[in-house]
Amino acid sequence: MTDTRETLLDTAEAAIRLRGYHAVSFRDLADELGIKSSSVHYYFRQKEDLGLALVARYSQRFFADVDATAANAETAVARLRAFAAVYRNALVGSDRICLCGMLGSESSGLPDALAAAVAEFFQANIAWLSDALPSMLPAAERRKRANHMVAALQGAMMLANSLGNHKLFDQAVQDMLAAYEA
Amino acid sequence: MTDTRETLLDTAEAAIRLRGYHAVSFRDLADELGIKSSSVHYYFRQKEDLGLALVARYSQRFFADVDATAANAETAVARLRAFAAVYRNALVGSDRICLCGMLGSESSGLPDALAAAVAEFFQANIAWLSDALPSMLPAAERRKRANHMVAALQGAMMLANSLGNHKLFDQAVQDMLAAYEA
DNA sequence: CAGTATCTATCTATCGATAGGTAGATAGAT
DNA sequence: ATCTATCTACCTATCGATAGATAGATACTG
Repeated sequence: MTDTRETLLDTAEAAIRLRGYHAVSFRDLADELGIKSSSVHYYFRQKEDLGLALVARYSQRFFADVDATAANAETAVARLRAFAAVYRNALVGSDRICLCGMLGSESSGLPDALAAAVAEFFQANIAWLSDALPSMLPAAERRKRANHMVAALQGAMMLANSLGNHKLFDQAVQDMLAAYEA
Repeated sequence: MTDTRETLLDTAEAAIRLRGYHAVSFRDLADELGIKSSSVHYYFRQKEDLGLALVARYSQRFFADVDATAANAETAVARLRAFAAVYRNALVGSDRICLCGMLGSESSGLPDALAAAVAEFFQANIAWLSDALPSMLPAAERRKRANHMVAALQGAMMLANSLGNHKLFDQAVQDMLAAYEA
């Protein structure tokens, strides 16, 4: 027997990454699971709670995935490639943009706590990349480049998705990393 | 007496760029103008019509602005700087991301025609930049770089907005153009 | 073991608010 | 008289959310 709560999170994540937070209702999710919307409220009292749980799980999985993928990476460029690969899987594996990319755009229309959780995800992205960049670079420079990488990845995801062209994302990543290649 | 239709477009654009398409209702707009929601329907039969008018006006203004700003630009880098400046004004002047950046994220949740109009805006962005890039570069290379620039600008907008840090956008633009500086 | 209390997961039924949308009246301008 | 712009009034559908019932599992108690 599958865990209803987890299935609910799966369904909500897929729906929100596709259509956005405000375009997904408790009834949508309930219908897809064959339960009633009140049962969704049993697991998540408010929509905000669902959103927070979603971002928490997404972030946790994301960094677990990143760390696993980058585990054997010994060079800076290998670490960056690993990071980008996780982004790529999110896009290509589901034909959807990043959960936090979607919520980040809608940021100002979300409950404060949810917008803050999304911002934290981005900050953690930036921190990870700052750490992964060649250590000979000054910290400020690494941070700046990390900012740009997150921006480039998120933007490329959105654009590739809107234009229905995943290759655009791959090329953007390739060029982004070209500067670090041996 | 101000044109109600235009004021309606202004209000809708501001609201959608802030909170997203599905988080903005005809009543929101009507209330802000001090009219009834049925009067909004007088100008735009369906919400989709409002969205389409919004993207059309946004796109028109955007390229008029870009062309005006780039009119005296003689070098490639000056043209690129002009293009980026128009993006910057959109962000900094209103504390909001690009209309099409928002709608592009929500793309799959929008009426098909609206999603298509947004994609067209991006294609036009890419075409403009392809043209503006140094003519010595092969067309395919120019196109690829144009893709990345649009992605980088959109991503930087979203990230800067989510993190409440406009400087992030400015630095991203500066670095993006560094490769072309004299 | 029997009985009872509690917990889990769902349901039915409903709430007030709001969504997008429509019909038809009306007042003022051309 | 017609056109323009607005209104009142309403509709159906859906929103997020709540209350209370219920059936079944689990755990405690004597």
